Amino acid sequence: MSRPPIAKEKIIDAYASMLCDDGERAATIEATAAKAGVSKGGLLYHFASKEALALGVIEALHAIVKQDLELMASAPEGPARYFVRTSTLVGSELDRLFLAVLRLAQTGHEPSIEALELVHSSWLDQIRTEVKDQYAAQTIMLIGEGLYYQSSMPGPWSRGTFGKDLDHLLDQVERLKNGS
Amino acid sequence: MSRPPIAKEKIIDAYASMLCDDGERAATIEATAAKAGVSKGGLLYHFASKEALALGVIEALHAIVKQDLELMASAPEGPARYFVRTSTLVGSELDRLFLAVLRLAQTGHEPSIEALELVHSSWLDQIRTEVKDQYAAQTIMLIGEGLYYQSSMPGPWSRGTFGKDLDHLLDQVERLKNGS
DNA sequence: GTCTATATGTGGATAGAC
DNA sequence: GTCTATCCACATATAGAC
Repeated sequence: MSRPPIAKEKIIDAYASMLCDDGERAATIEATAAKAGVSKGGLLYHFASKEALALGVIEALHAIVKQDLELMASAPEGPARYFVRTSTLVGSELDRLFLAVLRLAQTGHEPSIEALELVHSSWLDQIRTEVKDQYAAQTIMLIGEGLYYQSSMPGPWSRGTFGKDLDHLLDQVERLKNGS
Repeated sequence: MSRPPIAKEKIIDAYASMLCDDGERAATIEATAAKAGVSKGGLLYHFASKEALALGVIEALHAIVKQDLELMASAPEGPARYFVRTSTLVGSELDRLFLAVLRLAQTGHEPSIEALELVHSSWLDQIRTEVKDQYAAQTIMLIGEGLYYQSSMPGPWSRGTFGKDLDHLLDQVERLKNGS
């Protein structure tokens, strides 16, 4: 577990990337295998079916979210600012895995839906340790999720819109935190 | 144009619904035809290809957004509140068409990406007529888009999370509008 | 562990009857 | 305008060689 085969990781990564960039339909076993540099049969040795592949991505998401929650809890700037700031970090491994599972969830894939609900709750719980007003906390979550929505889009207004405006956005968050 | 064939509307509606609920892969011509109550050949008479079907959904989105912008401009509560409030109206025709085009955009479909950029700009422009601080305006857009993100998810925390908390959310928006 | 070959199903699109 | 029948391409998954 601590040293998983390299091939498995490369396959997960390729599948997640294709889900994000091209959608669920384009993320076929064949295309994933090609991107990971293995054959179809080679992929199916590690993941016996497409469903197994999806579950592999979910597992990888949970692992990295667990790390992120620890960083979030101990962030000097506080969980809320940490959450919003890191929501703009498109292209990170967490970002890619999250969006990949989101794509699966959007097809009605139950395990993915449950995974995202769990992740959402975990983040909200962390924010509420800092932001006592539950409505302010929910609004901050919405801002972060709005950023994810934008990062899930190709095109100019998704990647980097908030690059240099991030400070201003964080000011808005500060106002929500401190306000009544 | 003012009286389009009933079949065409039913087909557009069926395709949009399937895109939202089941994703782009499940929204096949065959499944769309079945849901619309016509045969595959019957559908292909009205829309010669899947691409034509996608363009039909985009056209329908632009038509309904145009209506919405007029309502938004003349809303007594102001564009910002109107935008956030109506972002929670999952299941409306605008909502379904918007999410349908979003699904297409997420596959890299260029016409859909361009359509969403146009819609996004239109809404932001409206909000900025009321909210002069551009960062507050952007933050309000993020909240609305966070709501869309949530509404794009199946499961309990998407549909109706903000049903009775909407007033509190609108209070947060009010603070963003007036503050700074 | 990784490959090729193949069986089976399904999607997109055309042709042509009604 | 709507249908059925059909062709072709491709996706999933299995079998079995190396």
